[in-house]
Amino acid sequence: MNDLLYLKDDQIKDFIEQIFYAYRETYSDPKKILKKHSFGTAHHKAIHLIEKYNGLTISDLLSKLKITKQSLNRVLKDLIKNKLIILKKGEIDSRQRQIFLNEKGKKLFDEIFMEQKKRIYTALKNSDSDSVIKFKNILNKIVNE
Amino acid sequence: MNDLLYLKDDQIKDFIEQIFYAYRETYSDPKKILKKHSFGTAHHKAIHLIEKYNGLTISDLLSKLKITKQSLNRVLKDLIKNKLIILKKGEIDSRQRQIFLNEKGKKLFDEIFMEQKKRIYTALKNSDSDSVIKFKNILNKIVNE
DNA sequence: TAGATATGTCAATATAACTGACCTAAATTA
DNA sequence: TAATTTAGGTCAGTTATATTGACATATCTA
Repeated sequence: MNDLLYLKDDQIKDFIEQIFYAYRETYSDPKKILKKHSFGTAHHKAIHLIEKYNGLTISDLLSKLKITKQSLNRVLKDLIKNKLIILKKGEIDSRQRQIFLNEKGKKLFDEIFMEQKKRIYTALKNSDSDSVIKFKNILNKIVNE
Repeated sequence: MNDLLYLKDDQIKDFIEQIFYAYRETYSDPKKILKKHSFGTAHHKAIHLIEKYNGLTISDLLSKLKITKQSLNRVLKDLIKNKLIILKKGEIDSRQRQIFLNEKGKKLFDEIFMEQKKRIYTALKNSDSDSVIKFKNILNKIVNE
């Protein structure tokens, strides 16, 4: 199993630990901004994905977040109530709802992202593009099994 | 801000999304095993760190987990009740408690880790050592601001 | 000895998830 | 067209993990 000398259990343990810290810190940075609007990380993740995948459906969002529709519903209700997002009937399939950030939502996203991107930007800006590509590739491999 | 062509906002958004997925998937893999013992991810993280930093103190663990002592206490009580860990008075400072996995704890750790390491191992085994080093470096930079 | 530190504990609350049940509207299929 | 499936919404109760605040004890340090 450990024929790859650079892949010992201790190093894998370290990656597991560091992935936890990286996630936690990345999503902690904008918590003050979120709190100011009475939102939490669940709202943040929804806003992030709605911005990134403009017009995605409820089921798209569910499969990205991997939470139940009841959980997502609470979050989306809050965002609708605060006029950050709107739901439109699906153009092809009108059972579906497509989700969009409105202007207020885009502003909040920008505010959150400005804060959150600092950590990633700082970590990457002094790295060569080859490192960034390799980082991205391994991260993708971890996500996709 | 975007003078580095390979560091556009869209790519940073992607990293933010992928770090979330990487964390979630990495810590989801052993959930069945944990559930079998009526534990959750909070217990898992504690076991992981206690194994990795054998003999660490309560305050060491608190600063790694960044939770309150009341939260940690619930977790440690469960682990003690199930005879997975023992606390010993600190050798130098007897106000401190040093935490150790006992044999049962080590067995559970192994079971969890066996499951959790698969994803990381599979992702890294086909990468050259240079990629792994670069991945590690950027991950560390993200964690350490 | 006085104060600071490390840990433990009680109680109440918040956040974000879960399960299970049931509903409507719209699309698909027999 | 009628039956079934799919997409989404909602009610209710529960669980996991965290929080704040208060207070207690033992031990170390000045």
